[in-house]
Amino acid sequence: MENSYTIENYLKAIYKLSEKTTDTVTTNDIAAALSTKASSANDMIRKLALKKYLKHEKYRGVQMTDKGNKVALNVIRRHRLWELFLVKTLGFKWNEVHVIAEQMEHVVSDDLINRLDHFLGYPKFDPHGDPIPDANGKIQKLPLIPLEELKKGQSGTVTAVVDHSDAFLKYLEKHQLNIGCKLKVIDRNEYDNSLNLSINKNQTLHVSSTVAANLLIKIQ
Amino acid sequence: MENSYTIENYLKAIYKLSEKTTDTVTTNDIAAALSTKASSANDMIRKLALKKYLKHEKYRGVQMTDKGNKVALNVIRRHRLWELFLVKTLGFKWNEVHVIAEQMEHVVSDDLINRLDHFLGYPKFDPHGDPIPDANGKIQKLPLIPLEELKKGQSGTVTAVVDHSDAFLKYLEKHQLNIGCKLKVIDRNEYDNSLNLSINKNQTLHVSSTVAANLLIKIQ
DNA sequence: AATTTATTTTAGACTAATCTAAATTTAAAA
DNA sequence: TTTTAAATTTAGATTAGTCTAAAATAAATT
Repeated sequence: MENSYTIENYLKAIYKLSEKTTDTVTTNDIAAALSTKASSANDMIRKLALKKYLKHEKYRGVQMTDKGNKVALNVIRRHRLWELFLVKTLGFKWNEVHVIAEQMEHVVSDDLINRLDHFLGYPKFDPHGDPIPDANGKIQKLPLIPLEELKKGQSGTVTAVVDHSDAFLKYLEKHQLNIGCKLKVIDRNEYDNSLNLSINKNQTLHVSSTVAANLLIKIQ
Repeated sequence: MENSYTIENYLKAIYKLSEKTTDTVTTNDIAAALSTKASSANDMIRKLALKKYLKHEKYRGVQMTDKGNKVALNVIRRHRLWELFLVKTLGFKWNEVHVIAEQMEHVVSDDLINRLDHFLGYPKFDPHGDPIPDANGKIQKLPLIPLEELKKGQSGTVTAVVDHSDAFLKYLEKHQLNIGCKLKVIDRNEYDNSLNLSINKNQTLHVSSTVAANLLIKIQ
């Protein structure tokens, strides 16, 4: 019933790759996601398929099974709860927590995680705005739109980020662009796809298309 | 600079065995402490000696070096801080936390542990009364005496336990014998070495020599 | 002091996860 | 449609940690 640290990492990564595509996930994608070689990924794919976490058709890629999704969602639940704990309780900045949570997500105890969940007030989202699966593996998927797709005049709330890197998160801090901010697109520059925004109705900001692609917005 | 999970466990175990004896720690003791075979322990001893965590004289046992102690104390620090967190913050009973803390102690981040330490108020002792090493590896060693060695009429404070087992900790809860209790030895039964105690001056309790051997007392 | 017993060490094998290099299969281009 | 390129799989080796069984050493007993 126990999975190795490595198996948990593979299933989490494959789950996330599956989220991004409708068709099967490839060996190369998996290898890239885990910074390993295709042959290593292939070995693990065979093992995971044997354990019924994946369906694997040779040369055709893989698909998660329900059993696999369950494990992956549990790892993601642990990761995101710990991330929130690190930010909310220990005062880390949201760009500092990923590496630590990567380790903590492998501490196995349902009792622990459910108590942590309770302690944090049964949160629905982590500090990056990503949804936290509940104890049954249910995950709340909001219909979020990248800021770059908003039309002139449209407004919404910053709800999550795509890029979790230090650099991006520092940029957001610097410009006071936090999760929860209300935005409105004042103008679109069609030449470079940059945007003029109003933030919380009291300031304006000009952002590049790169930034706009990495902010996910909830439309009211 | 990073040690494997296994190396950390060996160093922690060997440190604890060293605490209990003045002479060298034997291969068999180490194997027993880690529920493994002497040959496995021997392999690891060679590796740890190579890394200068231990001094090893063939057939003569091992001794921790300063370098080894430093690693061990850091693991112990992490373990005990997490144990306290689990009890104080998440509401676990002190007999439920060991297995979880065994996993959490291997999460490596000085920043994390120092923030946790701060969050918990720089505690000096874990829920079992064991001292928590500070960030520099300094550990406060109180002169504690097993209850069984107290003479008739002597009194003191329950400060720590030797046995960390569920069974013992449940016994203590049942009889309201907590860390911090004031005790006085009313009488000693020389036949079976059991003791009659007064607890907090408001109740009495008869305890066996087994119980008395597992309670550590600070004398005023 | 010689022999038995217990402990420690070595030798050789196994598993999980990884790698390189070669072979196979699929997809793309000519 | 044949050839080339890319992706995937297999084969064989490596490393960390573990094991069993046998050999070497130390300690205990006669």
